[in-house]
Amino acid sequence: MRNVELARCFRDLAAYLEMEDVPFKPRAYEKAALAIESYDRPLEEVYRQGGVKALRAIPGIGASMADKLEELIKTGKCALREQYYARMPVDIATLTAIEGVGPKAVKVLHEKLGVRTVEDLEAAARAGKVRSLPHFGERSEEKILKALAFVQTSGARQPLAVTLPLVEQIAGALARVPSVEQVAIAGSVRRRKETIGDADLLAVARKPDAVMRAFVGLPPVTRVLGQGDTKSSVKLASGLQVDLRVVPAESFGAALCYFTGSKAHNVALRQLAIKRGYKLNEYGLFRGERRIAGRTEEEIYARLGLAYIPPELREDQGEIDAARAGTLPRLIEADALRGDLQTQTDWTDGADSIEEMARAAKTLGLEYVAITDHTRSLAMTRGSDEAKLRKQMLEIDRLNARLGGIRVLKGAEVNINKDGTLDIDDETLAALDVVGVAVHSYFNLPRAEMTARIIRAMRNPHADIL
DNA sequence: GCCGTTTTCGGCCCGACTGTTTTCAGTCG
Ligand SMILES: Nc1nc2c(ncn2[C@H]2C[C@H](O)[C@@H](COP(=O)(O)OP(=O)(O)OP(=O)(O)O)O2)c(=O)[nH]1
Ligand SMILES: [Mg+2]
Ligand SMILES: [Mg+2]
Repeated sequence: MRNVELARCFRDLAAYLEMEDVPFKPRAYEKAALAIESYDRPLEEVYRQGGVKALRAIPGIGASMADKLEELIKTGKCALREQYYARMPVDIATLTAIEGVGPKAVKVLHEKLGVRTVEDLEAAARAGKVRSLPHFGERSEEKILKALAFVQTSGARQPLAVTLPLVEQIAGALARVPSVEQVAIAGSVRRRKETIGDADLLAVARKPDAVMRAFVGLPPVTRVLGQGDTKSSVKLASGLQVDLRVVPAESFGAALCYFTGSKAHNVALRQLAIKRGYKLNEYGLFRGERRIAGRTEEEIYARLGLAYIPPELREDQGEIDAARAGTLPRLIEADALRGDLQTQTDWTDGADSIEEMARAAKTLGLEYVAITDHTRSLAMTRGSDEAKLRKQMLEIDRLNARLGGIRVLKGAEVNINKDGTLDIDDETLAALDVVGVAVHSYFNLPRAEMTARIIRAMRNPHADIL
């Protein structure tokens, strides 16, 4: 059973327990579900190698849950979940995935109307049967119907690269709204997660209500999920949900910390604050009534006795202990990049000259840049042959003599022929500083032939990079 | 149900928005 399926079972249990108003256990199962989902190894494998004991070692998993995981892995079933399902046979995961529908709503819908699936719910709402239920009304029935229409368009997480440009555009539009002093991207986008559920934006503004009006009126907004003075949520035409919080400047750091998350990181930070006699929320770090930090994230972490934790690490995976002990890892930042070993110029299919590329690399703060134009069998790029490469090497020598602060390396992106030989002779390759080799043709060779081809290319003593 | 450099028992993050509610529960961030 895959981790997502194990997590799903625990989520179901959390929802069932929530229905019954069981205290604390729902949180425990939800926390465990999250831990399982984001665990970097299949739990089946963990169990195979270390048994129940190894499962128990995962934070958030104790004796009871480890036993349930063992049961799930061995039998594919969980007796407790089956028991709950027998009592209330509902598609709890899909139903609670509907915006605004939680365990308590599912309970009423099932008990009073026999709703088991999303289709049942849609039929009941259309028939106007939902409005007369206890704790429901005309408006909530309407809300459910609207949310149902969006079940298809939302849901799936999107790659960061897809979401980031959209988010930056919205953030830019917000920054131009009058009275807005500051806009920040928060949430999983700021933590640079690989996939993004929704976008979270933070703003500092003197007139929050005007900002909220502008926000919900932005062109790409197709639906307003909620709108208040400090928090609003919308959906864009693309299906992306965007949440906006507006806070005063003295709370900016605390709010950025809160809204950046992750949730697990927030809970752990807040627990630490309690232990130190403080209270932490999105408005600041408080001792009694007095705010002792809040304007910047740095002062929040400092007053909690922690080193500043970069957003990318805020997942409650040990970073708080490391920050306390001063043993946080140094992240690889953009400025750690020393050089670029693959570039093309106007000698082949690139747009700029060698000198322009060198100057651009220098501006980027690089120490070196390799010029690696394509080689002859890529005819459409006017790929280099030996003579052209020799000529280019001379030009690079002259350029290096002239330019300071950047070293231009002589290179090539050499074609791997069908048989694994290279399309530039060894003598010329030997004169280059860096040789990349790449397949640009015959992409569909049988696996064995392709492998032999690549290995032969790599065996060329001048090949540095595949 | 989980957890622990102050605890193996007694705590468990904190607040915004909505709708139905007569004072707050449910859902969500
Ligand atoms: N303290 C606290 N903060 C929360 C809670 N839920 C969410 N947050 C904070 C931390 C989250 O990173 C932030 C944004 O919430 P989201 O639901 O958008 O989560 P996030 O962006 O981390 O992931 P996503 O990619 O949207 O699924 O709000 C909570 O229950 N308690
Ligand atoms: Mg988000
Ligand atoms: Mg969000």
